[in-house]
Amino acid sequence: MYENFERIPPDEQARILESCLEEFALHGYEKASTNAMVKRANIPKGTLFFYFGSKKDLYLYLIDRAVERFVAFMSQANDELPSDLFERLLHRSKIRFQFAIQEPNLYQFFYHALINTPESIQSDLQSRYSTYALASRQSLYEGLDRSKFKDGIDIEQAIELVYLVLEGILSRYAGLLKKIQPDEGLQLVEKLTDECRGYFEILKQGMYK
Amino acid sequence: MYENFERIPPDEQARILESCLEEFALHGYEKASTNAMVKRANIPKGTLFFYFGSKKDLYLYLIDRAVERFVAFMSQANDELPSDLFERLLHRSKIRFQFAIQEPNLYQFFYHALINTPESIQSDLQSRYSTYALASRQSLYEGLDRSKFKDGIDIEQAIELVYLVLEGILSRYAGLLKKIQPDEGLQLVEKLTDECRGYFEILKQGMYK
DNA sequence: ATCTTTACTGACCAGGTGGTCAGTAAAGGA
DNA sequence: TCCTTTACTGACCACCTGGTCAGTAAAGAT
Repeated sequence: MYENFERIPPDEQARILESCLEEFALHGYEKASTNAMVKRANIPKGTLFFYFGSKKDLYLYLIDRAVERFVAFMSQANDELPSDLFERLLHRSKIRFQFAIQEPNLYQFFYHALINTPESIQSDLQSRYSTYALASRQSLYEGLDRSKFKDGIDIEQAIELVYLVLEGILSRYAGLLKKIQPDEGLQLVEKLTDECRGYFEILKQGMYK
Repeated sequence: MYENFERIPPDEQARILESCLEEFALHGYEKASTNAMVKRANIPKGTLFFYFGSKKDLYLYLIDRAVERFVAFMSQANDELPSDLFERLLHRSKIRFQFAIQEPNLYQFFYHALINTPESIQSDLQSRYSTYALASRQSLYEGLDRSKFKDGIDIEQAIELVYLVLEGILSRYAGLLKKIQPDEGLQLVEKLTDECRGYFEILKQGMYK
């Protein structure tokens, strides 16, 4: 499928992929222009389609590469697995925040992929994400200290609630992440983590004995 | 600005507005096609621009009309204002769910307006929403029973947390709302409300004495 | 030196976009 | 009856889209 592309020098590959990623990250799948991509990458129009066949296949290729990089980055989170649910989620969220700040293009790319994507490629995305999403969930439950929870609490529901809050925070800061200066990055990670901690403190009191 | 349009018979106005609203609701601002609108409404292309001037001005006109209808619908929520934060939010959310189900086009239209809108009209939207959003917030604080909260709790932060959860639930069901059958509507309202109640129960225990 | 294969190119295509404006037809005035 | 004004129309415009494919130039084979 992509053998024409994979035959060219790796640094050339990287340059082209970066250009396309930027364009997709900036505008989402549909509004991203292949014309703009070839201009960014400084390659002829025909070459892009010679390498990737179609806009859709280019996009899916980028998704695969991006998921690889995201998974690799997030694997840090598995080095240290606190047994407390909130510690665990806080640890993981912090790494996710770092990813969003260190790799804004990649993060924006994912963000658009999840919310601004046409139905025609939703199913392709699903199959690409689902394995990772499942693994992520499972690693959350593994070795979790369930003894701290109140007796009446449905732990799955509780975790769902925490996820809801986390997603909300991230989407609330999505706009800000775009315009962040590199030197403000660490500060923002701390700010986000603190905000989570604040909310978690309330949630903890609702869920723990 | 819109005097050409407002001179024509009201039922004709309504038909045209409905057609345009549908198209915007289905595809969002940018992907919505003025060609599709005139086809839907069965009017000539020139007429649409004779009435509204440009796609953007048509959109802003629709926004204004839609906000009117939304505010009118939500005003029900002010008839009964429980002093308990969670009762109040639950009551309001239920009405909002009803709105989303009874007026799916309008709801989708808003949904797209808030997340899928180009920067070039973000500021126009801001000015249109902000007054309403502020009023909505204020009515939430008015006459609220603050005595139930734990002493250490920052009430603003607590409310922020509840909003985060509410938004999350609504966005999680946004996809489902599109495909709902009219006779399943009430059922879904109950389901959503129950889900909120479940989460609220946990939050309550975290926030209340 | 000639032929063949491969990698690549960019002018071109059909189809879509928001928007325009000379022209028309009907209503109102003199 | 003629003239003006008003409301409206649709063919047309420039521009943009993803995608194609005949042609080219260089490398390799004989």
